[in-house]
Amino acid sequence: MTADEWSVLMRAPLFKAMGLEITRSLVQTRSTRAYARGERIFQQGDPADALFLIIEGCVKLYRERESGEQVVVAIFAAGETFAEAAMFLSGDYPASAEAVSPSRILRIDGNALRHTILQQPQLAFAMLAAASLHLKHLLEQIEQLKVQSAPQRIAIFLLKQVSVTSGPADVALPYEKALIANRLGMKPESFSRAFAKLREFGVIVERDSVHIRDVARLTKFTAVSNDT
Amino acid sequence: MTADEWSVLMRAPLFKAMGLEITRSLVQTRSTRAYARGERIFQQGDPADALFLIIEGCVKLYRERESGEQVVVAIFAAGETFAEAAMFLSGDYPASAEAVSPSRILRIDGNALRHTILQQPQLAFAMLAAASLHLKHLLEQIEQLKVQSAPQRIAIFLLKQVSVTSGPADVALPYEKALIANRLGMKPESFSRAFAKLREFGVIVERDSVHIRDVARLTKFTAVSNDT
DNA sequence: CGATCGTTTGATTACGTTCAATCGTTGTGG
DNA sequence: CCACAACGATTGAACGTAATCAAACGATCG
Repeated sequence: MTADEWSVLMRAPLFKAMGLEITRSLVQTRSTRAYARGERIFQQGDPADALFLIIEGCVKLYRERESGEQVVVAIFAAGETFAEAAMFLSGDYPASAEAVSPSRILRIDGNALRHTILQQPQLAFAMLAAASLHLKHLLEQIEQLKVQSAPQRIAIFLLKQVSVTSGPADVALPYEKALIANRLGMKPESFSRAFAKLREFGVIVERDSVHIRDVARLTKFTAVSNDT
Repeated sequence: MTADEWSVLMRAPLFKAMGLEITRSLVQTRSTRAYARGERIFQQGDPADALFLIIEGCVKLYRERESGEQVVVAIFAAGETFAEAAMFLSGDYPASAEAVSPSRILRIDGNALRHTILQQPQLAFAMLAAASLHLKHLLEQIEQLKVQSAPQRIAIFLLKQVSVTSGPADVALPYEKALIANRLGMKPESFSRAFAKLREFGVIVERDSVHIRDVARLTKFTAVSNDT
């Protein structure tokens, strides 16, 4: 692993909580692997025996239906860990993971991790915090699916990519629109139309870059029940 | 606590994993409390300092919107624990909890629990397993909201209450239909209509008891994309 | 007995899907 | 180098599902 990779690694909350020494003991030379765009990392139903950290690139987590349809549940970016908790249950991944862009991904072996937790129990707190954060995000997603319209969900997605709280902002869409659409629970056609509706709220789309005229105005739109 | 209460307690996976001794150390005489129907257990945004086990009754977990609207995210029954993971994150409950029926609920103090985990690290595995199970359920719920129709979601809900895999079955609806509707992400009116549509698949509703003519047939209905 | 609450039913509207065609960009092979 | 496929994105028209507004129904409780 390069120094750059290590710096990404140690910025992740889970490994920061572990400390440098423990992290080093869990990370072997052959721990990181490159994945091509579209390559699968694990499949729903596989025995869950590891957790992952994205060094570079991004990963979609999705459920596979019998029909072959994919339902995207989360999209993770560089610096984020995923699949932390699955290994502690029955032992099967409840979803599949696939690289959305060319990625470098670190794999932490489950057995080694469990062993380390027994020796360093405070590590369990970091694991539980990570799981708790994912729970919170899923709660938010469920809330959005249940009560927010398609344009509102898009607005929320955009605002999450923005750091400022008011005034203008520019956002670069991080991946294909069809993927974002799936993640937000709508068809690509609906996504396109819903996005167009945001024009009246000062959102200008051009290619994969989005300009928001006033972040505060868009934020306000996400809160109203009657979107007009 | 009565012997009955102890037996419920020790059947819960989390406490079974703890063992009798540790459980006893965490459970004080004044640990259980009765809640009236509609009484709140904790509120979204409150400092998360405890986890709960339902000895008797049931509890809804919901997000509160600024508008005052409630979005039900999960409903727990007797024997189940909830809010295990929240205390390990920032420290605020990401949702509110309220007793749906008169309930007896056991409260486990967060600080005591954290202390115990440090002494008995294998307890962390049980906590992580509990969190993992909730994660899985939320994933399933998201999938359902995204790709299943209202009648299908109702069918799935009914089938979860049933033990047999084929043939006829009877289900007693465990709480108000409006609550189930909210949990499934629809309005009470839509719930009523969607339920009526299930008649053609051998589902007969009468008051709060439901008769399923053939469980296998209804299961098949939940899998199809074109519901006819 | 009348009030209230939960549920159902009816009519209408709004939203997102579906199917289909088009457009623009990218990339490839002749 | 250009032509043409291939893909992602957009647009259009028709459809279906669930939401909304409103009323009626039935059971329960005071």
